[in-house]
Amino acid sequence: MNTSSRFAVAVHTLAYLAASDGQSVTSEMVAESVNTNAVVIRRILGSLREANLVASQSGSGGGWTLRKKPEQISLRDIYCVVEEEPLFAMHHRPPNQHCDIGRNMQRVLEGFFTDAQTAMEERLAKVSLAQVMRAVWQELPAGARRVAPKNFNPQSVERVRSRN
Amino acid sequence: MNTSSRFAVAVHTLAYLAASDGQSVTSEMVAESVNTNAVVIRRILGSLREANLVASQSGSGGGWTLRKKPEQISLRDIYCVVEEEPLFAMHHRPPNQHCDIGRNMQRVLEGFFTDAQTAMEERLAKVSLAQVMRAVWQELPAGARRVAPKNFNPQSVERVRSRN
DNA sequence: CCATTTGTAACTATAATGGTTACAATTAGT
DNA sequence: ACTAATTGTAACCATTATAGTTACAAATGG
Repeated sequence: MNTSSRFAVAVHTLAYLAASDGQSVTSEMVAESVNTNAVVIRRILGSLREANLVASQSGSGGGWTLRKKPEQISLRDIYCVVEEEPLFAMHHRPPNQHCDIGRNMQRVLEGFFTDAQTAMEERLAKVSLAQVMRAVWQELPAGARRVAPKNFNPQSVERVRSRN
Repeated sequence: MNTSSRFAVAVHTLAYLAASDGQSVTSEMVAESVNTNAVVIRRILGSLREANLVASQSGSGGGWTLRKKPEQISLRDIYCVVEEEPLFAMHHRPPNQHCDIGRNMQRVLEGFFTDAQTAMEERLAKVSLAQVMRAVWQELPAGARRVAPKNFNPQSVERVRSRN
């Protein structure tokens, strides 16, 4: 259905920022983790900044930081930033207004579609970025497992792996 | 987000069949109500037939009919026929497997994404095509039906009207 | 035999997406 | 003041999904 990966990339990006625990990270560093171009990351971070979820600092030594604690950012917050269109699209052309079905269908569908999207968003609202982080750490092999690390250093990835 | 209108068109199409109450209708008739090309309708009806929701009859006098009662078809059934891809797409390229975040992100996201999609589908499952029909008739002034056959779903329609 | 209709392939136009390059503006360090 | 690093953003391209369109074979009923 949907081919946009922006939601996945946005969560990934914010997880990276959360793992850096206050230290600013560059779009280049995030892009390396996501495996894409830094401009793609900057575009998404730009949207997240408009929503006050992150802050940016231009110039040398600049980068990006979270503006809220991971507990205070829900997947719904993230979703709403990067996916603005409704989940279900209506007919591309307006249906035949001279037909009883055609004339009323979109109004009727809109209600049911909104209900379904709301149910989805309410499920997303129950998951915080902090929960995502816990799940990520839980996926790490026992030797490298860390719960809520104080100083996640992206450059220490190789060090972590060599501990296995 | 999603630009596919297949779900809306599929519901519209089945509503048209339901309104015809057993009399077969042609893809051309549905296309006129939806305001699109008959081939688009045939493609969607073809998928719905694979799911045993409709039956087709080739040749002169042929057309399409419902194979289940509107009470027995849910919006979720319809959705699952025409939208096979998961609601939320993952990264287009695999993330960096040498990064703790990148290595685990997709596995973690998959769980949360599935939960959200399930919540959406469970909401759709609570709505039947019969409910859609009632909502459509409700949008009409009493006695102004143009497409509805003489004997469509008498009980539910009258019940809805008498509630007003 | 003919008109109607499904079934399906092939092609096109449009739009969304993400990847890429380029470059101005900003900032810190020296 | 100069340089390097970084954001911010515009412009362009390639890929993909969608649905609209044409065309035509196969099936069917009268």
